[in-house]
Amino acid sequence: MAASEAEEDRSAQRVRSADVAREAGVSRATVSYVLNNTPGRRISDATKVRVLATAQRLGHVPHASARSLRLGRSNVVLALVSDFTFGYVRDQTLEALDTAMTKRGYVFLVHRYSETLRPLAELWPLIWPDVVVSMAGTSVSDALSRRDPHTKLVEAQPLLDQRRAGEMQAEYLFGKRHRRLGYAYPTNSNVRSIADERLAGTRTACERLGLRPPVVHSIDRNDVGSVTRALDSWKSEEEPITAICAHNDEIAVMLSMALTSRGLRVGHDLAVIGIDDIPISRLGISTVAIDIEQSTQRIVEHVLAAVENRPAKVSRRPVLRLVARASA
Amino acid sequence: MAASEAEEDRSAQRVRSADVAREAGVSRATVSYVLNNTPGRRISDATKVRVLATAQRLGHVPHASARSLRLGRSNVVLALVSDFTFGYVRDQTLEALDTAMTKRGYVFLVHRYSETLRPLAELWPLIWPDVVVSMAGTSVSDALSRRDPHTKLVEAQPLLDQRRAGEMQAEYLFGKRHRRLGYAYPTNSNVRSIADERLAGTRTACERLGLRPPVVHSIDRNDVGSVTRALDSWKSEEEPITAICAHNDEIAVMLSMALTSRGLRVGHDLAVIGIDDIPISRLGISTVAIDIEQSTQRIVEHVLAAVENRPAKVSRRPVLRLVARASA
DNA sequence: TTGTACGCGTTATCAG
DNA sequence: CTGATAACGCGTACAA
Repeated sequence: MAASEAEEDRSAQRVRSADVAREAGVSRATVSYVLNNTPGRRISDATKVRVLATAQRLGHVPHASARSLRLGRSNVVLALVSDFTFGYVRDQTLEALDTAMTKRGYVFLVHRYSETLRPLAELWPLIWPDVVVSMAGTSVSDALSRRDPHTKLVEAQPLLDQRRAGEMQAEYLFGKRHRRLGYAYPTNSNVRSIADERLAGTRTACERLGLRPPVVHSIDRNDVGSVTRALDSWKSEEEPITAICAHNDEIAVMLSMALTSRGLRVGHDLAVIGIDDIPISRLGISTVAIDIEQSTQRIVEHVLAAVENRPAKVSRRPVLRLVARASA
Repeated sequence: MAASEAEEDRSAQRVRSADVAREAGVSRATVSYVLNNTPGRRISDATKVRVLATAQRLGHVPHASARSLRLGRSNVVLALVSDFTFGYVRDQTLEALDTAMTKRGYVFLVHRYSETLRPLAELWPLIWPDVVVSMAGTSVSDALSRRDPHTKLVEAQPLLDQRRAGEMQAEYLFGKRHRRLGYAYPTNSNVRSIADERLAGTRTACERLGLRPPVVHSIDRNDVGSVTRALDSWKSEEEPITAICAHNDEIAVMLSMALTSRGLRVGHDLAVIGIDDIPISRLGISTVAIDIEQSTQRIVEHVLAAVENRPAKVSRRPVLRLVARASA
């Protein structure tokens, strides 16, 4: 009974490198050398093949914690987000990163980072990631860089010129003879820094074009009432507002739907332009498209560069492109 | 020089429990007992306070890998997703889970699981999670349960009656005098199992109500052409289709926007009903609302039960509710 | 309360 | 040149 139970336990147990070593008739050190292809170590092909085959057969997978304990790093790439509410663009980016890093043997993990919930100082020793990709937009860098010089940090946000996107919106509407603009700003605090950059861009462009600053109203993506109120406010301006720059396509779509439900037509009664070029916007929303291929590739390159301890190749091919549709 | 460098390295170094022990004038064992509040161990209050204060002062955070290596578990709750394209409901669920588990000292991590990219068998020893929450909808359970009896698995999907949601759509439209239904089915393979359940529900209801089966067309969320084509196909049916059950609100919104861009009116020229009650649908899309509070709470309870090794309290309060708006 | 063995993979040092 | 021995990383828990 006891024997059988022990037997069962053993079979359910993980396979250690010692098991492989015993089975292959070599030492644990040799197993390690073979499995890691340790540079500066020459192992005869015969042993190498035998060890690999044995490991394969037994289904040995090195215990990450043990490895991490010894090496001081974890083979983990940690993506920090401030929010699980990913937008289309972020989805694509995460997916591309995940695929790229997984292919190179890293484990890609996403963690919602909130300083109040769990400070970086605590999160750190729990993971010891090799690379951190911050998509939080907050200033993770300060807290991070002095914590562990070994860890690389990649800030995703600055890799895209958010300010320029905001400018392009205003410039386009100006070209369409709009002279008084509204701005739909998101309440979601997790995107504040991106939102502020985009708005700053629009403001800059307005100033340069001799327009008055845009009339800003906040849109809460979880409260359609905020859309209604914003539309009312814009309509009640003395000098008529004829076009809205939306923080992103999602908000632009909300505006469009709200207009429709009032019996108004977007692009006719009020012009709207978004940013991102999410799929649904192709149903008639003008937007500043972000070249997903490019922007994604740019981030992947930065992360790989961090991993490989080399400077990133900076590509400067344009990533933003204006797409005119029926809404403006 | 060398001394100063070493000094710096040491300050950047992590603080080990041994450091705390030395500083507090106790043994490492005692530090461990105090920090973990080990049951069955009585440590004098004086030492307890001293150790805690010292740990606090030095900023000691136990090394997770070492702990995990010793304990065989990792304090990690791993959420498996098949896709970073989270919908509103999943966002909320992840957020609630994250908050709940973090408060209890767990680290909540999200990982995109793809058997082809990295098989479970490999993923496993890399993390050794305490609990796995599968939101992938795939049959993770089989591969998982026999791998490590120690690990708990919670399948999120069965906790919601997807089939019933599909039924409710059809029943509602039937009540609105619609007798021939279309169905907008998502192409995204990552939601297939949910999609199939919802569709099955609609089919069941149609049969029970004496309706012909719904005319199914696929919608690719990344290809608006698929929406156009679906609308054309439904229109070209001999017996006219007057209402569409959409797999979810996102697709319902796409249908609505496509109708608008054709100069048609949703709810007038074609009825549409979705599922989820995402914020934007409140701008006029009828839907089967999912009670986020309830469904989220349900999953959290299951995960906590798994963690605490107790059966989950099953709440049977209804989670689905029909919301009638202008679109149907 | 303390000393110490243990979990498991890595690598410097040593032997053949 | 090939392979083995043993110490190490750090927190935990049993025996003393």
